[in-house]
Amino acid sequence: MEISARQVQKFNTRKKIIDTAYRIFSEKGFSVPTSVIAKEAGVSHGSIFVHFPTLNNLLVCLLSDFGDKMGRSLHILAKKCDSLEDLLNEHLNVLEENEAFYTRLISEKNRLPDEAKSTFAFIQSTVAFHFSSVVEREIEKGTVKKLPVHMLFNTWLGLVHYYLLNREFFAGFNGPVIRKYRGELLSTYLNLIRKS
Amino acid sequence: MEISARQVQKFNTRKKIIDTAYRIFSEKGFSVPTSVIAKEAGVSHGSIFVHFPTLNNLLVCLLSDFGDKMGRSLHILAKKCDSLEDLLNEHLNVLEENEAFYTRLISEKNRLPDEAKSTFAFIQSTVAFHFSSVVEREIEKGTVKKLPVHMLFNTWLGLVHYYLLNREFFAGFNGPVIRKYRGELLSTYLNLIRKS
Amino acid sequence: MEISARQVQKFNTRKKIIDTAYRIFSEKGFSVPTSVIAKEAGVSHGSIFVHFPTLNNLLVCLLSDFGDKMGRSLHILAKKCDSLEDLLNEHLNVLEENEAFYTRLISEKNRLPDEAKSTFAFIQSTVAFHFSSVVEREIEKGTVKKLPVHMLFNTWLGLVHYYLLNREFFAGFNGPVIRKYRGELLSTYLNLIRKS
Amino acid sequence: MEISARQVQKFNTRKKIIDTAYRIFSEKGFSVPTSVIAKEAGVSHGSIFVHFPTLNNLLVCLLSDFGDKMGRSLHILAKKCDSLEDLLNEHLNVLEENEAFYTRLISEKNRLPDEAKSTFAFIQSTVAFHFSSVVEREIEKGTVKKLPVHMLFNTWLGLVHYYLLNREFFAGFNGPVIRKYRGELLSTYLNLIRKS
DNA sequence: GATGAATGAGCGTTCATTCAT
DNA sequence: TATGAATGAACGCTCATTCAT
Repeated sequence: MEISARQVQKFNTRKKIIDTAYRIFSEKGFSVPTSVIAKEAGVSHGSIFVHFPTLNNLLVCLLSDFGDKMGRSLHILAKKCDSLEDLLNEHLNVLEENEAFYTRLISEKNRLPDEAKSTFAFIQSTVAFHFSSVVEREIEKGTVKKLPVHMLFNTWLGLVHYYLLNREFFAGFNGPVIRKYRGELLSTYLNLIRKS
Repeated sequence: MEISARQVQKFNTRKKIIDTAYRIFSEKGFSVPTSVIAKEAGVSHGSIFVHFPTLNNLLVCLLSDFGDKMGRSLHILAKKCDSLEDLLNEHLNVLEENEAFYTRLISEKNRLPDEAKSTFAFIQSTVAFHFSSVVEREIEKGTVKKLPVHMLFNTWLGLVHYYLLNREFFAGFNGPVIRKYRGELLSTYLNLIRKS
Repeated sequence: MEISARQVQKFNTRKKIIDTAYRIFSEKGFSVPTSVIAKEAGVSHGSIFVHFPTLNNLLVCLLSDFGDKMGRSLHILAKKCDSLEDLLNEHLNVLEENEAFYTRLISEKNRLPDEAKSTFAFIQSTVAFHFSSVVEREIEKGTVKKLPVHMLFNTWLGLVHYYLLNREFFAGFNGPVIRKYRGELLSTYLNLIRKS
Repeated sequence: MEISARQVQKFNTRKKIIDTAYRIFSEKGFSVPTSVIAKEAGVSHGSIFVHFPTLNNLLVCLLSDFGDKMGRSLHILAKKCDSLEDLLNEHLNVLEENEAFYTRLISEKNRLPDEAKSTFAFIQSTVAFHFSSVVEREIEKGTVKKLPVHMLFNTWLGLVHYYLLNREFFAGFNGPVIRKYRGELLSTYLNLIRKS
């Protein structure tokens, strides 16, 4: 069908834009001009606005896609995790795979459209959900200190985000942070929350 | 003296610009146009560039001032602190007093001139210095878990920054985060690092 | 083809800008603001920067075009010239056709980007080349005084430029200088360089 | 008298401004900001506008002073000149002493206020006057070709100006042109105008 | 649907000029 | 008279967005 062919083309163009934007934003942050995205994607500048009425809309879609992707990764990986250590390790795996973009997201969140925050919230709540169920079990078992679960979660996320946001302190300008500090992050955190 | 009167006037204008920039940047972030700063400060647009040759220079001066102010506060308050709890409380006091601007700083740090990063580093190293000396003592006394001091510090700062950077989750768009969560932050952190 | 239509339109806009810039710069010199060029050309201010990334680039393109045009004219006309008188006459023809812009070029050369100077040098060397070959022949024939060829050339160019640069002494503010003084310039110069 | 003291001060300030402007404009051309002139002169920016209501007025006064100075030099030197060669040599002496500023004047004349042109005209007419009386004598004596005197003059001035205006071709960016090419200029010109 | 030239509001910065001291 | 901080119009340039093709 002709219609289908068109739709395929449309889908491809849209995908090229999203993928390129993801890559460029990961590398240079969210203030890269749309014209640069278009050029890198190999599509016309106008095409961006055919698919996304405004730049904000592109961002929202991009973030939504990213949230879905992260969500899927987190759900899949979560199944395999029995212990908290496994879960945190898997969480770091997912972050490591998406480190550049995720770091931009938490770094420039305030400059992004409000809808971006729901993406962020969605990702965190997904993590939080799995985190909670595992941690609560461990608290019951007595292996983890009896503290409010959300505080344990915030501490973990705060620690990890601190490393991501200050990569230049830890890993040079563009180096991978998670890979380098995974062990230190995990052991410190586990040590802290465990009864000793 | 005439000279003095002029100097006072000049100083006042400079102060108006710095104070206004501090306020506006606190409220809206560092990408507010210079023309808005000027209008809010009640001076002409050109006046800004009489006092600060470039926007970058204004930012650097502003951040340097801010760093000095924070540094002074931290030094003064640190003297009074014997216990870690006191120290963290005082740290939160200083952050609370400067919450809006400090939050912008840690949030938009990567978009600021490189000199800004040294301001940030200076503030953190000041805190870290006092933190270390107190924590090491507590570790020796056996009241705090024996973990690398820098990791204990990063955990604390990560936790606090997490709350500041995600204020909208915790305290509505512009609400004060530190005041509201001071107790929870402190008790959680102290609980974690103490042997139980 | 669609592509062709677009390219024609683009070319036309570029041409409008170049032509208008050529005219305005001829009339008022090279420090006319880009906004004036745009308004006179009937395009938006931003359009100028779609076609020329910087003002300097516009100038360089304009001068390069002008140099090409002058170069072509000079080459074509030079072929027809056997005698020095013919050659100088043709040189004046070319200058007369481009008098206003050429005068601005020699007048404001030092304020233009360095690339502009190469345009100027290119034009002069083209003239010098033809001049030399003809003059050397005449020197051999004994009809022209035996003086260094480059000095004969500099004298000619100096004389012509003097009239162009001081048009207000000779021809009112915007009058054509070459047309009015062609005979006088030629006869004086030829008289000087010929043995008598 | 107090009034006298004030007048002396006033005169001194004015002189400092004129002298500095002369020096700076010689070095960098006429588009140097007034604030730079003031700083270099060691006076306040406002002082310039106490003595010269507008920048244009400063330029006019400066050029007028320069014209007077050149005029005096030319008159004094002219007295000593019997032969044309002497006269041209003295003309070059005067130009050499004022080469930098004179070159700026003939180079940027069109960007200067209209009154500047009268300065230029005055200087040239002074030279022309002495030139004419000497040349006419030589024509009568039969040592110089019988051509319109003003054309002989324009040829001379054209040649000299050509060298001054294209110094980068002849003498590197800031080198003295007259000193280097005096002999060549003189011998070429004299050779041309003399019967052979 | 895709194109990319055109748009124009807005940016940081400059600088001759003013004026209270 | 001298000062120099303050002014604001103007500049070159950017970039999200529009629209004729």
